[in-house]
Amino acid sequence: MEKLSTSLRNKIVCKTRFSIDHTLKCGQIFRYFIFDSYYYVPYNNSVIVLRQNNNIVYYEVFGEEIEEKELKEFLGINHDIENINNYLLQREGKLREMLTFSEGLRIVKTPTYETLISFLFSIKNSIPVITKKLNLLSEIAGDSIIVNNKKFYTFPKSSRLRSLTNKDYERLRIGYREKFLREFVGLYNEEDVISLEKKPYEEKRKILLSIKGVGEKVAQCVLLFGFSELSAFPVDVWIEMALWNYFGVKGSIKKLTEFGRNTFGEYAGYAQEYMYRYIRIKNT
DNA sequence: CGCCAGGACAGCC
DNA sequence: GGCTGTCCTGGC
Repeated sequence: MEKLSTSLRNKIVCKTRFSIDHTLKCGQIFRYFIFDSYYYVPYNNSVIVLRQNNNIVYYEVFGEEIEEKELKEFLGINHDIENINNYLLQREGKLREMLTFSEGLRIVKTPTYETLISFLFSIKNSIPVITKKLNLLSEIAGDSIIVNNKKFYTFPKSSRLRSLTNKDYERLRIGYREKFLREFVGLYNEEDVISLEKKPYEEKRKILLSIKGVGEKVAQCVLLFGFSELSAFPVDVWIEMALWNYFGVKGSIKKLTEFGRNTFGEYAGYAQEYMYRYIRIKNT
């Protein structure tokens, strides 16, 4: 068992600070599993097994193959983090402590469709509940992949979600979020998303906000994690608290979102995640 | 038992 | 535009 890290077939040598743990545990990703310091992460039609030793990330992909370039994008390893951090510190020195606290955290890039549904589930729910519901949904409608005698499920494709039965929905028990899911699944069209990718931030935001169940916060999450719009700045209750505690700012979610984007600029999303992880851990 | 959680929305002004 | 009550479920 101890030898598995070296038996994981591939490795990435990170040139700058990277932390799988910080990256996965800061609320961007809900579905990951940890056994004996190995991280098992369902991603599209695969399960990625990861283990980190200092700046080396060992990994192996089960199921559909994933190119290293895509894996790096998924985990944010491709981001020029030193440049991003310098940019943020120059804009706002108060970030230094939070930034140091979460060194190695990266913003992930997750499939848009899955990201949107995940954050529909997040509406007024705690992370353990979101995770549980998303895992159940995957068990109901995803494909299984077995790794080391453990069974994992991929996130369901849109066609499978469209054919969910009433009984499936009863099992899910997601309350008023059900109508959001049903409507989104019915309207979803992959080509629309692909054409959206190229459009500017504000256009994407407007379209996301037109989806039922997507308000400012969820839209910012999809922009940040799904579309890699690193200037997006999701404001939840924690960020609201952080902005008040550390910056003395109060206001509506919309105003706070604007404040964050104006204050932290092009990489506001990173400032948000640093703040988020910091205040959550300091307050629990 | 009561309360509220990593929000959105309609209805109101 | 901002403010308020309501919405399902799970967990404490």
